[in-house]
Amino acid sequence: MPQPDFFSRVLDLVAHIPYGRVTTYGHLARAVGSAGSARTVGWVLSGATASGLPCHRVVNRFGALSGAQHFPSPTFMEDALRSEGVTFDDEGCVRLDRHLWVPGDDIKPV
DNA sequence: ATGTTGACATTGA
DNA sequence: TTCAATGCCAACA
Repeated sequence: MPQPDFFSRVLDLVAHIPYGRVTTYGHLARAVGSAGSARTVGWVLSGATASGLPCHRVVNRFGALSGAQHFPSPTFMEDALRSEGVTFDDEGCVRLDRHLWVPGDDIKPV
């Protein structure tokens, strides 16, 4: 499969999310070349929760753990992120200002 | 084959 | 400014 499917592309990016960092669906969608298909990204993660990927580092645009309810334990996501040093605000949302990671930023710094 | 749903994002009024 | 509607891609019934 020379051309990875949408599924593989998203999984690849999620697997490349640095430790203690998070990203959003919109950025992932844009990174795979399908800007606007953020919904499909979430669908992929739904099948990647048990794929051994750090899918818990993917949050929505507001930094809220939208998919926490889809994990084996609803608190696993928040617990995992806190375990990596990720901080949350009073609303329980990840501080994207401190941990937001953009795909390609690590392989292509400014 | 068609319609609906889904861990979202963006634009228009 | 806030609220509502639409778009996107893929899988499921």
